[in-house]
Amino acid sequence: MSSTLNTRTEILLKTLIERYIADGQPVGSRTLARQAGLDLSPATVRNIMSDLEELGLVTSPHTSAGRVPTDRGYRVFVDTLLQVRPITTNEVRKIRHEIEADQDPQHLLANASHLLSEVCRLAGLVMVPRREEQAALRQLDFVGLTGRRILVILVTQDGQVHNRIINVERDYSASELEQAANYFNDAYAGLGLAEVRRQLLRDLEAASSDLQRIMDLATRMARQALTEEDKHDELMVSGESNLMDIPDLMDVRKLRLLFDAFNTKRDLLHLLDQSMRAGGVKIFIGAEAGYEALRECSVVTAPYSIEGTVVGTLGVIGPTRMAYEQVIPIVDITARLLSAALSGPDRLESPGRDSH
Amino acid sequence: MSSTLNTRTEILLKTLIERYIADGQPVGSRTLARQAGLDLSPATVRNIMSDLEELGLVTSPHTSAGRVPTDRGYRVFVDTLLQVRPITTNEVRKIRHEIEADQDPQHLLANASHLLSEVCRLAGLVMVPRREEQAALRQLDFVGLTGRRILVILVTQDGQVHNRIINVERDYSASELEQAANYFNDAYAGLGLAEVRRQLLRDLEAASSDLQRIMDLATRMARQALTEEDKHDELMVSGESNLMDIPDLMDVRKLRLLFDAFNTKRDLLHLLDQSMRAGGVKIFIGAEAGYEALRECSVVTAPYSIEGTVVGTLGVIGPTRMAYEQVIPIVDITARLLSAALSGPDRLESPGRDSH
DNA sequence: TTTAGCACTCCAGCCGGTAGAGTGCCAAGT
DNA sequence: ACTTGGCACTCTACCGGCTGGAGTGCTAAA
Repeated sequence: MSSTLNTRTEILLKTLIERYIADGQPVGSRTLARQAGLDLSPATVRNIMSDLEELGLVTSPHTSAGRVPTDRGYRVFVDTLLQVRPITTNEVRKIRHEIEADQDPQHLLANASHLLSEVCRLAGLVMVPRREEQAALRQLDFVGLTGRRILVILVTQDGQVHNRIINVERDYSASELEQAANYFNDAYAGLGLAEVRRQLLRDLEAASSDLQRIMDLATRMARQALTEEDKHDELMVSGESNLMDIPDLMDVRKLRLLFDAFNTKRDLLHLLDQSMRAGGVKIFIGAEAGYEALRECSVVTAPYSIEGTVVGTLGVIGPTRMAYEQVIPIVDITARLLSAALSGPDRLESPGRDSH
Repeated sequence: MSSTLNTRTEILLKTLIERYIADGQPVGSRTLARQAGLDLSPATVRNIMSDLEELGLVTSPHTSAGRVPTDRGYRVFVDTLLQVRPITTNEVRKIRHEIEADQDPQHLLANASHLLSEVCRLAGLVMVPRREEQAALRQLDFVGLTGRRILVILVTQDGQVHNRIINVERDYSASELEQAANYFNDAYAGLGLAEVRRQLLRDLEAASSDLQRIMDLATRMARQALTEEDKHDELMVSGESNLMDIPDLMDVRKLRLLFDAFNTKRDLLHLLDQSMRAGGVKIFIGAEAGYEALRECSVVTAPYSIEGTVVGTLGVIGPTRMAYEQVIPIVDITARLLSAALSGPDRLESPGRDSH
């Protein structure tokens, strides 16, 4: 249906959307005729607009206003018409400066999110890799607290720290806890968390008698710590308040919907999850994805990776009417630099081969 | 100057504010005369309103509207006229259910904040105790990462976990790290962080020769981890989007100011800090505190404590026109229950029989 | 196929009029 | 000395009508 448009029609659609992105007003035939540089009369432009409207790429807010791009119009625009602005080395330097390689991964992600929101003047998103499955266990520690509570500290290979408090039925001495941790680390360090969990179940039964007690302790503790889901904090959002400066979203009800989406996180996570599979920058426009709260909004995302394997995605969310040609390269480069930083300070550009 | 008001005047001021809080409309003399139950004619009420206006306790949006309380009016109201609604045991149960004693402290605080925002339908605030000074060190751990980075895990007596990645000049083996941690824990566990930092400086010079190497390592690592400020995350805010449903704040610019305040956190922290000193519930009304962003807002706070010593404050922020008689007891009880939960599962507090 | 012309539509802003709510003041009543 | 009814006045919010501007759709001519 929307096979290939006439080049002239394409140019008109492109300039219409550029113009609309620039000042947010419906674009009339006269303005468009002048702007496009095609030496056409307004009347001709009107005819073409009529065609575009039939195709569902533009629409008119009311009988006598100019045209405005529809979601599908934006889709064609970003897919085939848009030419991204090359990023200046200056900007790259700024981003790189903010995302230093030698930081706590948690801070690194937070910084990336904040950076995105600042540079794009929109809300920044970072989906944090859920520690499940992929990450390998590096070390486990047990720390006794008061009142039969034990703090379990779990460090994964990439330097992320998770901790959880569990309850036990009796008091344990510090040396017992240390032995348990030692046993556990000897047995399981280096394995993936999923693997650890699987083996735990097996070993719980086939325990050799002398280690029984300690091993039992360790495994039961670790199992408690591992099984409870840690979906918490999977999504970071920064610079939400930037969205309040945007005329398109001035309506409090729209804002409310958006902010609720930030808080519940579910829909956004689902969206970001989709973008993990495909490599490179991905763009979700308006109601395309089917989320009510994201009507009139677009999400630009890119996956990032550790040591070559994709572990999460980042991006920005803003009004459908955003400066894609600037936002897209920024999201792209941020994802690349973040991947580099997460993969260790040495391997800044060259893809490294890992062992572990 | 505003020494003691006539009782009749007090009643009128009280009902005026109650009425205004209830429906947000300026209150006229006729309505007030009927509502107050004093058997006065509107004309008399008008005279008294005139007096109150002179005292700066009420004001009129324009010549022919009813009266509206000023910040000073609210101040008198909450200080001397307000009678708080007693909390039902049902509510207490709900709050207690949400704030279970045996949880990770971090979750506990987050839950409290979320709870406050839900119950009051406003934004919930929790100031997290900065780990500085007060908390005692329980355990320190070093975990080697790739690329000469070391993860320092620091557990304080109350079960909070802090971690930071530091860079070192050479690679360390796992056993070296373990020795260093052991040495460190033997020497310093149980001391307050401030104390630890002080002793570190001394010990760094007077090192005995055989332990020199290891101790040197441990102290240098710990010092790096301890000195960098961890002001991060001192304030948690929940349910911000509740504020978008409030008619008083429907204006996007006001919202923008507020949300910026949430993000920068500085002013709010300063405010909450003030409330740490005084015991019990404290109320900041509108521009009283001098923060531009908080105009038309009130903050209701209460300090919470661990084992009897105050470590932080929590509360809610909302429009000046809020249901104080409900919010105040909720903030109060939440602070108490949180304190109980933080102080360990055993001492669930004997019912406070104090009335203020 | 493009263009000029024309009638038409719709929005945004402005004006004037009106109803409603509430005040301030004054003079009379208790 | 208070309290009250009465009265004139003021301000807002709302409605309807009017107007100018912008832009379209259609038609007929180039």
